[in-house]
Amino acid sequence: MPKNREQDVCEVKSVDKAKVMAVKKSMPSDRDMHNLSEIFSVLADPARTKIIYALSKEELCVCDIANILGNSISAVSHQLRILRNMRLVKFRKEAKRVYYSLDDRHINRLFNEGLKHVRE
Amino acid sequence: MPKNREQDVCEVKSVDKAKVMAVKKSMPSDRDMHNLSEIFSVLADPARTKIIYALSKEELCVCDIANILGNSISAVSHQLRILRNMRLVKFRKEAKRVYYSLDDRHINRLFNEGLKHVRE
DNA sequence: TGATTATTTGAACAATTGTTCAAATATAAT
DNA sequence: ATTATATTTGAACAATTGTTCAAATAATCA
Repeated sequence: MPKNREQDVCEVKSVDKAKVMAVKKSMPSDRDMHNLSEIFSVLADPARTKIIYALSKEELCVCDIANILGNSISAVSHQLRILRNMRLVKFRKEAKRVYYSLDDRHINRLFNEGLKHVRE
Repeated sequence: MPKNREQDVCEVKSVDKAKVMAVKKSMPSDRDMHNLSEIFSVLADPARTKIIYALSKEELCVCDIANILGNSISAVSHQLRILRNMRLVKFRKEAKRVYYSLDDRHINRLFNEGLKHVRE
């Protein structure tokens, strides 16, 4: 997203080297951190959190999801593509319709943990 | 972020009204959903997840946080402002330095739940 | 076959994001 | 007072996001 001209990034002097070393050492890998924020990104949009909530309750076709959210079908379909790419949802076709459902064990726990946070 | 010209949004016909009604009824409020995705947004950036992880281990000054992340001090300070505004971190001044620490019980559980997800 | 319905897709666009750079504060040391 | 150090702040900017619109598929029906 930014420019990252890789300049004066970290000629930054450490104040407490021991602490810094310890934290650096225990820090999860960049790869893990990247994946972690990626999964949180999915939940960082109200339309997507609503879709995930809805699908945690019922298997639904695109049309009914759009109806529940109050969004256009196209917008919902775009969001579903993101969820599909992240393998959070699966789908099956029935006649003209496509039915989506959750395809991830953990995502619901994440959702509920977040809701707890919101509600204090 | 978008335009939302509020057009043909939901002349969308419902296929299974019973399901749609049931899900709509149990759906958390728009306010809750907004707050929920807002808290997930905070974790949707690797720099911020790293800061949160670091502060879960140690109280740290801005300089040392920058050192741990390998980011500029300015970038870190901007991110800390976001975390401050969300009341996820608190700080105290000591001489010229400002020490930050976590100020939220739940955020760590959210982080760990997410990490579990990432690591399958 | 052609018409209808459900969904997907891609381009366009405004809004938002996260970083950099430079300048402003704040605090301590000389 | 002046200097040095630590942090914050605001403007600028490129990248990304999420929606709309129009057109493309897919599947069923007359």
